[in-house]
Amino acid sequence: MSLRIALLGLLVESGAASGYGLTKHFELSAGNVWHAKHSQIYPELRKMEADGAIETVEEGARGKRTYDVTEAGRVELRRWLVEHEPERTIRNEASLRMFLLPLLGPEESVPLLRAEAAMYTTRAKRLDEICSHIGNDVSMYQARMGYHNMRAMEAWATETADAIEQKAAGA
Amino acid sequence: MSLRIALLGLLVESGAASGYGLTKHFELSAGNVWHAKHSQIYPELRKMEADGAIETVEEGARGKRTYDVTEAGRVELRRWLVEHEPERTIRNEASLRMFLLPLLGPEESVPLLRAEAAMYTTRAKRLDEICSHIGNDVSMYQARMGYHNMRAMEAWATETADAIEQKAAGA
DNA sequence: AATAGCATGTAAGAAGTTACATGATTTC
DNA sequence: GAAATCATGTAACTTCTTACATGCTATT
Repeated sequence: MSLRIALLGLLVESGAASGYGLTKHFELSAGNVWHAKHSQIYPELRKMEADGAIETVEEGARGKRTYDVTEAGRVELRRWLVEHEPERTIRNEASLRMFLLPLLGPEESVPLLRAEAAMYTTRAKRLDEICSHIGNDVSMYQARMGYHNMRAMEAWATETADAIEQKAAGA
Repeated sequence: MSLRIALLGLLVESGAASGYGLTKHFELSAGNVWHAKHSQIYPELRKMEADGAIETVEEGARGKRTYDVTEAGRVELRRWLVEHEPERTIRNEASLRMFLLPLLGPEESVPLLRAEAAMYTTRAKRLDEICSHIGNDVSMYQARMGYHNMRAMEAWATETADAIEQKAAGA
């Protein structure tokens, strides 16, 4: 369901797009909340077209298909956003790793936490940079979400590395 | 792989535990980074025992089995934490919904964003409360990660609701 | 002429969900 | 004695990943 909703949302936001374009969109902005590869996206789009949530608006060279949301698709998306109680479950391998890192000794965990903090700083800066050049409101809000999340992990990794270091120095 | 690592990590952290106990542990602390249900956990534990990452240390009433990590399991976990480059992909249905919410009109999106912000405030406070009563360092760092993440989403939802409101007032 | 990017697809297998199934123990 | 919690398991299904497969177009 989530993949279907994500695709509907991206199509509403960007207007008509191909499976390839939607795959790219996932890699960039939407990647902070959902993830999908082309091998999952192409069949899903076919299925969505089959039950009327999207339609082919153009067929180009080399089998290229441009899809757009139908009225039924818009209704489905709106209903989901307004009425559906989302699952509060998360799967994030990078965060799982951070979560478990304090199980290692200070000599190993502190440098790894600092490295992660630096990575999150870089990502936050990149997103901030992107935000300042975005014309579109919705895209800006979306990039800001990523920004807040990066800053949160950066702050946590730094705070935790500091705490582990202090503890190790005191012991 | 991630489920296996999560289970190894939780066992190292808490000491020997049953499938039931690990399922509970997922619902509480680990739920901020990974998710698994008992129907996935029980077979996974059997598989991990079969290849020597964990072992049964006690068999109790009604088929209860208590597992603990083996030395091989510890080595596997450490290697993964130190050497494995984690996938930077996220799947979070609640965030996907937030991400798409600005596609709705201000009358619909603003109240929904405010409601989410309030929910994140509640969760952040609960985690903060939990932190102040935790004796164990590792558990505290873990709860703090959840805390930072909740505050980030709270800040984003508030900021976005404000921006949408201002924009609507100006137009 | 080679490389990178555009563009789509499928098959096999792994991971995860839903639903069914069972039964003891503790708390109200 | 009813309800909640402890405790484990499996089967069918859906979702997601990995790997293979193809071929055009633009750039260097």
